[in-house]
Amino acid sequence: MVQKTVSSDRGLAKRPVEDAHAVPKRRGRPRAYEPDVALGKALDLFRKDGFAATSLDDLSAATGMNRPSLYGAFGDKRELFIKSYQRYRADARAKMQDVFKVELPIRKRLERIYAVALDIYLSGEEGPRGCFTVMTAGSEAVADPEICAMVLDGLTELDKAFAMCFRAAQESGELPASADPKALAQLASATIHTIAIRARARVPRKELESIVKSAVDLMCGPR
Amino acid sequence: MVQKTVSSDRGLAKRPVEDAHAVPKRRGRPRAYEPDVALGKALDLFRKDGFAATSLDDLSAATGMNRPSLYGAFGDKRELFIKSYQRYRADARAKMQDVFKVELPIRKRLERIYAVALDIYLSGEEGPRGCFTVMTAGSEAVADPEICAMVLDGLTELDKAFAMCFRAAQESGELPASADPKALAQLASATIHTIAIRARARVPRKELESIVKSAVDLMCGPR
DNA sequence: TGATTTTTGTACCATCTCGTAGGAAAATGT
DNA sequence: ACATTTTCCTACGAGATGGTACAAAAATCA
Repeated sequence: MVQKTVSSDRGLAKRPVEDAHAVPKRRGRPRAYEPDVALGKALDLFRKDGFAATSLDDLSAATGMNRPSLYGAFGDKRELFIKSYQRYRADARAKMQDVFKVELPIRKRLERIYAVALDIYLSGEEGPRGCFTVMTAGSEAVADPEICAMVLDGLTELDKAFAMCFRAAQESGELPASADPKALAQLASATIHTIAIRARARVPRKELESIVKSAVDLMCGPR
Repeated sequence: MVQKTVSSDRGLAKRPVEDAHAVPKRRGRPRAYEPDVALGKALDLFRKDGFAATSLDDLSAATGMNRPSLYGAFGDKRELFIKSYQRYRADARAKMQDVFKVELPIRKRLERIYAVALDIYLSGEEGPRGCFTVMTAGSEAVADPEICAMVLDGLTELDKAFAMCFRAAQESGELPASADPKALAQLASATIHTIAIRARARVPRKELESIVKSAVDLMCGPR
């Protein structure tokens, strides 16, 4: 008996809220992996090859977890995919939210947003990974209603975020009252989509940046 | 002996150019399928599920050809995929070229182009099939250089076609001399890409048409 | 110490996957 | 009629795939 014997309040059925960081002190054999980093590795694989072309063996090798552990932790392949996608969305949101929050002139704001997006889409050791939402729309979305709904949600979340930016710019007088924030937002999203796709086709960053520049000019006026 | 006995010039090694329609009069057992329709069926499948999720059994069932025949006619799965993609491009070009050719006011022209595109993307009995170029960019493109090159070619072909339209409109005075045809073309392509993706996520046609309308307004002036 | 709980890891299963071998079938040529 | 050519089609094989059973391992609890 090495560690403390404190009886503790380990209710198991109703922990306060999820003890946050305070080491949970689980009962059985400790996990040999960190679920978060494992999920990250799985996400990397799915982004690189897509759902169908990624095998459980690949996932097992990448995460360092053997098949049954993978199963126990995340459920079957489809569930793991869904969790990976949710993780992707959470990550992207985290990287974007300060940019969307900070008050900046609309032009600067868009430029920063696209810069972050390009970082996300061009990352990847074995080729640019693109936008997971766009990729998933292309493959699993039509056949799987649940995944389809998630993808749709991802698309509209982006639309709304952009619309907010343009509305703010309009209210502050940066954009004319005649501007249509929703239409501009859809165009801003379209620009996101086109650079995501082109990134996968290995169009160099310079060119993508030039596309972004033209688009921003058209949306905010050529200034 | 029913048909003609004409010795003929069936050189086999150097037929004039490919006798065109004149029944070739092959030597062995006749084919039980028409390569063109079989390729069309294969394309349908690939568009629906993507390369990795489409098995040779699926392809065999859809085309009515058994595996070895499929092989003999089109090569292995990857070659069949590539031929399917080329066929897709040829089909799309055929549907588009009259629209791109006919002289029309830029606005009408764009509207027609997008209408055709929507027809292509929304077709499919088991869900909208989207744009094959976009889907392939998302999945196979990064890993396979040859496929990547084809996809890139598909993207730039569209860019160029749009650029031609805008240049023509500029020369005819429909667009101001200050307009940037290349930038507008990239935006027009972006709009194609965004509706292709959204179509896969089952966004209804009405909504896609509204996106197109806003985009056209922004490109040609709100008129 | 021994019971309990949880995770690990090997080994396995049934199925599917791509691809091919090899003979039967159906046409033409002589 | 018989050889030749081309295609069809059954059957198979080697390997991959998703998923699971089960015993050993490693922790806590009493």
